[in-house]
Amino acid sequence: MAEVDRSVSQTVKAQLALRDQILSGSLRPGERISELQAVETTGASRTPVRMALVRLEEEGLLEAIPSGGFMVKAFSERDISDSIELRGTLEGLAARFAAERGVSARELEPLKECLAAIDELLRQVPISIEAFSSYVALNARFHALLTELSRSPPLVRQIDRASALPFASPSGFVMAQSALPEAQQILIIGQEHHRVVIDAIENREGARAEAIMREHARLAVRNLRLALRNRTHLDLLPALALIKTATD
Amino acid sequence: MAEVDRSVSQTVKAQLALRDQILSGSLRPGERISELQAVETTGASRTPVRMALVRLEEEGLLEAIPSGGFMVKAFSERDISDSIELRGTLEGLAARFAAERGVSARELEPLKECLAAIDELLRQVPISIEAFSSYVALNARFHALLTELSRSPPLVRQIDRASALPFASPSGFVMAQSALPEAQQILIIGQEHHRVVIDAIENREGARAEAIMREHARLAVRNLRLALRNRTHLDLLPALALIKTATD
DNA sequence: CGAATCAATATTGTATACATTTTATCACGA
DNA sequence: TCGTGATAAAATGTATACAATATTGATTCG
Repeated sequence: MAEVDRSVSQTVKAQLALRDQILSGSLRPGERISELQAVETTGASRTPVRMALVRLEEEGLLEAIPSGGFMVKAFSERDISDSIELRGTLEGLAARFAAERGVSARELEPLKECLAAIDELLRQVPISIEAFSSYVALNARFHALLTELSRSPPLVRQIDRASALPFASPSGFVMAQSALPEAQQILIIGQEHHRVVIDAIENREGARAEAIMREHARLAVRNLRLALRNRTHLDLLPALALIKTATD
Repeated sequence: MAEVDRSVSQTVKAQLALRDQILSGSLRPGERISELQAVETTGASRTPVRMALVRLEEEGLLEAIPSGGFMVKAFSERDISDSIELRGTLEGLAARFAAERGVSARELEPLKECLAAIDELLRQVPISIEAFSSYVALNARFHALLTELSRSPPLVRQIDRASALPFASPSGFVMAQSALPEAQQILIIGQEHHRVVIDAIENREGARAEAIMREHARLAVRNLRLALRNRTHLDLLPALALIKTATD
């Protein structure tokens, strides 16, 4: 038998490999995933592969076929924009909880560091691909930290689950790569939202904190729509394969 | 080998059996679930049991132990009230989508039937246990139908996931069984909310539809708090075992 | 020529054996 | 007495064999 990597479990290995295949477009939406094939491509045996498939189904990337097995789920453009709005709604709740329940200055520090780091990146005009890549990571970190401030494990969990689709979606990447004039402007507006939400939480203004996160999500939706109207570089983005060609 | 029920898959059978054990309190929060033991109690073999465990973990009832295996998750009172508010927030979004996207009279019909049926039940003063049981079913149906009106599969999916905890929680049952004077009053207020949300959707008032569903959730939270202050009949409600005794 | 049926094949569902890791127990020594 | 270490038991992680089901293709009949 082939060498096995003992550092991570076979189940996790299979899950990561399969998710990669889905997000990279090796497996097309609607396509049935054969366990045997998955066993060959992931190197794990059938049991961990099956566990990975169940997890990916729960994650929302796969869909169970009634007669047995799984297929790659297909998403419409609206499915993705709804998911973004959904996530924004939950993040709004998290921001409100944070504001209402109170947050110490010490807890806000990492958020502010993120903010400053993003400011630094956005000073570049136009922003480079490398800088944009850093931006994506920092932005994700900011949102994760903000979510944690809610001190609500169930909410954190839900937001994590709700993030699968928005993150698999290509909105930000497309914007950057298509080098639209709007791209940088949208990032700057988003950063302003970040600044406001921190201010609202500091001043314990729950309603304002919530409202700005929902606005933030609506910005992301507009971002996605704009990106999809300018599909120049879309084939560079395999994640987009998730989007059904014939959308509603 | 023992007889096997071929009408449902072993995986589903195991999942249902285990969920029953958790919700009925046979398995206490924090307790490790032994696969071998689960195999004995469910009648399925280890493979389907493991799949069921993974599903229940994703469902939020179990927690993975780092060193391996799963344990029953414990929830604080605040975890549950947060989950109720979270669900209300998502239902608010669903109601807003429904209002904004438009709903035909034909689609609203089953909702109105639910409404009328609940009205009929609430005419009893005080409400009987049997009637209350019907109420619970009708109420769940109303919420499910309302969710569907959003025409957003990702949102419907998220709401389903967010419902696990609120439904496992004992709020309504405790209220009814403890026969508090407030119990019936709360049901009546809730019914009023149902009426308002339908009206708002019919008139395409998204903001109002959303607001009322969030208020509806806050009512449920007050209901839960009230119930937990009057723990007279709590031991009748095994689902409550989910709540940690030492809450924050 | 098309549709239906049956057989062959492939794939999933289930069970179990094996390997590895974790955990409990006990003995020994400080 | 308490802590530490080794050993044994138990539990999980993994792999694979077997059973049942679904799918495909070919053949035959209308």
